[in-house]
Amino acid sequence: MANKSLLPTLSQVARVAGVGSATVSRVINGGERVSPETMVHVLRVIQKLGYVPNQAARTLKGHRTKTIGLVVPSTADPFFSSCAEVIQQIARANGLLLIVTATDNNAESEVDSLNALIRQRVDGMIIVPSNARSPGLCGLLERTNMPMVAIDRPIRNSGIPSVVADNAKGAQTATEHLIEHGYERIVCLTGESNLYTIRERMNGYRKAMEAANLNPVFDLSVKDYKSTELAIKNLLHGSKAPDAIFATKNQTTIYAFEALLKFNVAMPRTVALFGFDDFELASTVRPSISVIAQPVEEIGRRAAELLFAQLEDSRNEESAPAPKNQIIKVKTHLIPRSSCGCSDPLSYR
Amino acid sequence: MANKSLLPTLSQVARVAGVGSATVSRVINGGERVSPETMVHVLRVIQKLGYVPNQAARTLKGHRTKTIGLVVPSTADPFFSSCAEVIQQIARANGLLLIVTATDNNAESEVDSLNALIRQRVDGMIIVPSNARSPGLCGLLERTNMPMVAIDRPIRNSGIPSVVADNAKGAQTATEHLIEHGYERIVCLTGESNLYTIRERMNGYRKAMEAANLNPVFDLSVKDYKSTELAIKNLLHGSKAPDAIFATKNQTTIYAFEALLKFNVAMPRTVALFGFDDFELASTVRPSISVIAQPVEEIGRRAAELLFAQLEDSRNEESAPAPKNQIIKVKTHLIPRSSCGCSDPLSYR
DNA sequence: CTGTTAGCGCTTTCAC
DNA sequence: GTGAAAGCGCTAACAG
Repeated sequence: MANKSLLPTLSQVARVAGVGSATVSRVINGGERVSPETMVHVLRVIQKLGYVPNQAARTLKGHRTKTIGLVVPSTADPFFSSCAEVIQQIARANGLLLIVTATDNNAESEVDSLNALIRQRVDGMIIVPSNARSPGLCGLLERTNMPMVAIDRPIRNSGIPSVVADNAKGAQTATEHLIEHGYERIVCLTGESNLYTIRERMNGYRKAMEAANLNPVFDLSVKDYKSTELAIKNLLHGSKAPDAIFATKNQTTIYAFEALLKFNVAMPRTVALFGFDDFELASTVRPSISVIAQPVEEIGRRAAELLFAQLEDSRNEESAPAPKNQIIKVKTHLIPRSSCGCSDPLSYR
Repeated sequence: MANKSLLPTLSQVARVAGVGSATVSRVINGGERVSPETMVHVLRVIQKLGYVPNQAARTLKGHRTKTIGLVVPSTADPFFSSCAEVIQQIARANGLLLIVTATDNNAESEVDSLNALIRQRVDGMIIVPSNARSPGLCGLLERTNMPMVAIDRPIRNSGIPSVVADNAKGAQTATEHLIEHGYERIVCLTGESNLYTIRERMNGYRKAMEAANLNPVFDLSVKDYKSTELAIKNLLHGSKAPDAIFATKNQTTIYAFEALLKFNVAMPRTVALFGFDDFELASTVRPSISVIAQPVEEIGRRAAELLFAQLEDSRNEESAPAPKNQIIKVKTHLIPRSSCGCSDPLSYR
């Protein structure tokens, strides 16, 4: 048999239709300079044979692949899967195929993913770098001018534009909000303090605390539910038990919430809770959880825009390389619910 | 410049290394029949030039692309993104690239997705068919022998193996459980009753009700939160208000829960709630929500296994086409929590 | 062990 | 409007 899945080739179509292969090519590319009759006839043959162009052959001719890559830590994480969803939609609307790969925040799989995408000759990529100066990434950047945009976390000194939430500002706002409520012993609960986003949020928290002459207290021991429960138990039994907890990410907020529930700690009366990142049931649990929300849709959209701009540039014969060093910070916003002490008569749907 | 992203080609590597292109090819394919010195030398040049093989050229030579496709309704849905995560891991472990596309349960985008994947010449695909006899899909199946596996929903009369949860059995078990609790006016709340999974769950519910000589009552009006709230309001104010609600999917369960909370209906005292599909916070909300859980990991794994088996087959010169018509039903399991009337002292973490 | 060479399926001049 | 023909980067014989 001719080829592995019996898919007909362009020249087979040409032969059956009794035309030259160039004509078929013109037809599948929009039909410029093809007579209407030929067009119709060829289309019919294509239909009958079930012909689907071979992307590999097109790519080989040196043209763009109409494919972009998205590299995220995990596709199961709600934040990243929402980003992926948004980007997928934009890509499709622009006739691009999106290939998503996951890194688990692991520099090694990141390199693997990157290479897989380069082998595919994607036209560009959007990436959540595992590390601010990701070794594999930087090495790669030196030898290619692949259009690229970072999201969620910037890549330093790379000339790669990035779109991130204003994490520090968001965390600061959250902390200030807690302070306004009158809480004084606010602890910042977190894990993965090596990640850019987490560090920024810690900074924002610290800034607000210091500005209020309060003592910032960090507990960096969060890894999973168990460690969170332990951390909270220790905090509650410590000499200066906190009256509020600021959790730096989604999952941490949930773990903390569950632990507080388990220990029968009244929220917000005994301990208030404030989270970073909104999640579907934050408004449904009791008490509902106040959070800083990131504009996921906007992040995805702006990243896509930046990438498309680069794609344009590289098409226009390396003309103006466009201002690239920009790092766009998008605004977060505070969603007051019950866990911080705000009553929220309106927020419930 | 030679090619769009300045990526060197195999023959450039060969020239720089002072060897023939075949040698470079052998090196990047494992180095069979290449002297250690040549090997090392070529690898060094590859490294220096930052050479990455062009997948398109390889594909064009007619070999497998080492790429598989996954077509799901949405990548934001927790159930499907979990499946995607599992499959992604398995694919990577087997050196395959996974391309995920979304259909929004829309037959048209399904055809688009399918075509995009075929253009990429994926070696095979795993698909959640938008429709049991998806027109685009069936047409496509007639003219290709693309290795394929369906998950979540089977494709009828197609010879395509599928891996689905035993939805009917699960729903039946859930309903029986409610009946054992003594509930008698159990209504099945749902939307999208055209989907295979939903219909199966409705059937299971009906079967259990009829076996107990109870009257099955369906409310198919669920579309979004608003419609759910309305449905519940009507049910509560109806002549025979239900004493239990069986929700046929994740999102419906959540909406129902929120509406019941809003109306201050005591769960499970006044109305019990039981959902199909587990979700992260089902155990955290109060009352915690009892559900039927699907073995996501198993579904992903078995689908991958089935696909790999087909990939093997098609490599071994179309030998034994393997028994294909199978439809594997995996067991669901019941997670008793509070919303059905079970107290769950142990389940809370 | 290594180099030469003929395409894979397509796009794209360039004539007609 | 249309066809012939030259590659794109790579692999797989086939010689050496």
